[in-house]
Amino acid sequence: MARSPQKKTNAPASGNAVTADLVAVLVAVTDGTPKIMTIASGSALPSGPFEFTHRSLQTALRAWVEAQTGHPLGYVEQLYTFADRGRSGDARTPHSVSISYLGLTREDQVGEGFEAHWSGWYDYFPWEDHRAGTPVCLAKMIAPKLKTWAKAAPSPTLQRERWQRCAITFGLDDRDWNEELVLQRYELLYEALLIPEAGRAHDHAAPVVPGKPMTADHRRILATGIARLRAKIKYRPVVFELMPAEFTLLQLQRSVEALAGRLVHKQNFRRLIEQQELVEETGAMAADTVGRPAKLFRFRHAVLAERAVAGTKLPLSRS
Amino acid sequence: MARSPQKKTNAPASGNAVTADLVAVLVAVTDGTPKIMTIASGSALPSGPFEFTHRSLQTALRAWVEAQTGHPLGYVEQLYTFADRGRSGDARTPHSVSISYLGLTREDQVGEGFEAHWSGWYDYFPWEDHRAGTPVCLAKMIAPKLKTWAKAAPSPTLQRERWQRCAITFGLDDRDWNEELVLQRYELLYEALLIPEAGRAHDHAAPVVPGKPMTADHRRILATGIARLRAKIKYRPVVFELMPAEFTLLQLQRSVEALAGRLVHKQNFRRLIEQQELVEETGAMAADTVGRPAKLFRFRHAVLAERAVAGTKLPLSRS
DNA sequence: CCATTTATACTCTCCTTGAGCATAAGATGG
DNA sequence: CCATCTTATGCTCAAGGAGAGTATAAATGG
Repeated sequence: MARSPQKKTNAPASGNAVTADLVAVLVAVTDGTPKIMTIASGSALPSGPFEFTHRSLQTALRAWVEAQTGHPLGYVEQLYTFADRGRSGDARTPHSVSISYLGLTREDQVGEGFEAHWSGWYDYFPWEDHRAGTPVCLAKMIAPKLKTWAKAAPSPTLQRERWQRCAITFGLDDRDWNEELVLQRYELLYEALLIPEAGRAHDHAAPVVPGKPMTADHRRILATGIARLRAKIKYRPVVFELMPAEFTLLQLQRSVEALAGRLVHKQNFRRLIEQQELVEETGAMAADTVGRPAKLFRFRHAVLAERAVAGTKLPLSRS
Repeated sequence: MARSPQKKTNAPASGNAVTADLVAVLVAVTDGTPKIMTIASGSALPSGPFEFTHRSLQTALRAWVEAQTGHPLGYVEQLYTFADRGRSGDARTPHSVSISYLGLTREDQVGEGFEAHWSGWYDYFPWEDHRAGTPVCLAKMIAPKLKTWAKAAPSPTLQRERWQRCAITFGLDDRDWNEELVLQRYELLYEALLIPEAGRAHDHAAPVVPGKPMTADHRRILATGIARLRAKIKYRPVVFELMPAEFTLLQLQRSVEALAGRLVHKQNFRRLIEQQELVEETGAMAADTVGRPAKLFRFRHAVLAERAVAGTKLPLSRS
């Protein structure tokens, strides 16, 4: 059975050579739409080989993205490393480890002459946007198909368990919608064969759910990134990486809502932001607006030094 | 400048071949002491090459650990992927990507005939245990040395910034201790050259802080694991993976305290556990105890199915 | 002037959380 | 049997935070 692990560590077997590449989930928010950088007509996330000319993965990703966009990348965070066998489909291609990263920027910082585009992330996950209430596709298409799938389980117990999982992750049967379960929802749809990426090699010509598919497991990686970001904005002031230098509180709120996929209570949102001293007034007012003009604010970069865990706990609620 | 990324993805360059291995932070808690599995006399974490005979990294790790310990691994979670150049020191060794995992088990499940041991994790991070108040080594050794380091900064502004960072991450100057900043603290000590792993190629024969060092960046990986676990126990019922089938509420509390490195209010702890219906009485009472005998409880595995995010929010306080 | 839209200031209530008090149920030593 | 020690367990209380609503202010286009 087990060999001594340390021996292997000091002298790596030649059999475990792989290729390593980076996959990036680059996020921007423009006019209340969260976007991600894509290539190949929106069917893939930008990715490239990891070059060991860099000191670390983080540096490699930054260098690569900055070369593409011509602008520094604000916030970078490692997401997950995928290494499932047969990722590429062909068993004979060299095995590859994909290290995925989440990066936050702004759309206007894209360089020229690249084939990269910004695509709205809800194009890939239409069921994730609950800002205007529960999306129709969820109630009309997804829920019924999940129900069918649940009923297809071999035993009544399993049927109940399947449906319970569906109801919890998708907020069905009067349960609350939990916006952080992006990955779980994707994986459930995958398991139920309602996603093109899952392959339709099954009899019942699997009817597929709305949402644009992606190459390989890129949509899974995107789901991981969205989930992470939705969790993060609640306890770290990362939203500001996506904002222009000056903004109104409503713009800030709209960005948060765009990411979270749900609306927040306006007054409570302001209270939270202000009492945490995350922003300061610039003195100027927003121009070209409807209604009463709003004060412009800027992010207080100082808070990052002042506090270890500056919370931007969002008051997430319904309507 | 930038080449098209997708081209590379489809035809990986031969230049980015690396070796991939897994590093595991396997945690158990015995008698109020959090332990980690180590090899090489406690100077390294167990690690081994990733074998592509497995479907995924997760499966590979499970198989490998289960072969070692002879018992199933309860909870497994990916931690971080490290790929810094020169990790192994020698620039000519093949570049390696280390994918680290956190796994939870129990000590009594270790198999026989292996060179693995369980070591107390506070042997590596003595300053992280605040259960009996602020550890002496923090006030007596670490704080003064950090102060010296801060003062060594070139400008007064930088000196102040350095010290502010130190004070925040270590809870100095009457700030609160934040038990989750394990990694930040390790990295700060590393930066201040107070850690043997940082190399002492500096003039002022760097006086080193207490705590057992480890090979390569294993102590950094361990710090990552501890930080992640300390964060996780607050919102997910993962502590139970470390408990025997039946336990008293005090035993459960001691385990949580062991991991968090701080004490919790007993009555509030019980209130939280019970109102969340995480446990149920077995009917039996604990035997061989001092004081009034306590009821035995078992974890309600059903909650994992009932709730998506079962919170075990710990009431973490002082004393 | 009015309706409309957005900004901003307060208020109110419920729930959570930190913290303490009080009592119960065992063991042990005199 | 009693005093004391130790742990278990029940209950109360106050402060703060979060969700939600009311009211008023400042702009715009008819």
